[in-house]
Amino acid sequence: MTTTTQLTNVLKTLADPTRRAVFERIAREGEVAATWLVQGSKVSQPAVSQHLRALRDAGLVAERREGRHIHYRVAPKGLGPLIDWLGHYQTFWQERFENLEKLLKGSE
Amino acid sequence: MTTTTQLTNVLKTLADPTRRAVFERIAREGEVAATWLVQGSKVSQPAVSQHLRALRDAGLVAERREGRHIHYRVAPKGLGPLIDWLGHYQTFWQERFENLEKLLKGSE
DNA sequence: CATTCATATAAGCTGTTGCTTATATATTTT
DNA sequence: AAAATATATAAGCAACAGCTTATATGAATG
Repeated sequence: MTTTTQLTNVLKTLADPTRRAVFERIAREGEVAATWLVQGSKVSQPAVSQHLRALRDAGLVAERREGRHIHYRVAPKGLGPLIDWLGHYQTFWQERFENLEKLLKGSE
Repeated sequence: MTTTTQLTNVLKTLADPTRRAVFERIAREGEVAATWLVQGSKVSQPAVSQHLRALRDAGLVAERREGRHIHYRVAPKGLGPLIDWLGHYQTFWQERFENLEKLLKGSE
């Protein structure tokens, strides 16, 4: 089950554009070292580090240490609270949902 | 098309638990007058008013004036930016998505 | 083991957010 | 039009969020 607090956390965490951009890069690139995320970010290394902590605390990313690098990847369950919550509003976005469904079915 | 700003707005707006509770009540009850939302809220009338403004600005609710009451209802397109964005992460929540799909198909 | 590289933490500053009380604006009722 | 009801706005405040610079930790390398 998903708690209100978890949902709030996920929403707050994704609401910041800089942090969301970090998340999106991780999602796109599969597994990324923090250094690489700092490169190509507008903000400083500590800022990125803080965002990564927030993403991890929200359950949105997981980390794997390899030597002195830490690789981040998206945590599959992280978006769960958001998905679940949206489930309650099916009726309101049914049309868009159907588009999404097509996408998922791989009908190009 | 959905802009980053719109998505940020929707996320920020829903991230506050009090405001999200207001949104959820509107969703559940269909069409609600602001007064009614104030009744049964922990916060003051101005606070509710401010939350309603935020929800409207984010495109999440629409209003209809009737006499001196203003009735709020969920705006169908409001969650669009969020749905669209999640579409990019299909692969990460495919399992949950399938549950959702069942729900939508009305298979109880 | 001293240095370099990768990441995290600390401290402080600034802007934003959500709330309050007080007051203003609309609309209806008497 | 005066009073009552419904909502919005203004102003101020306390808490928080995100950034910075400076420094600490942790791991690899010479």
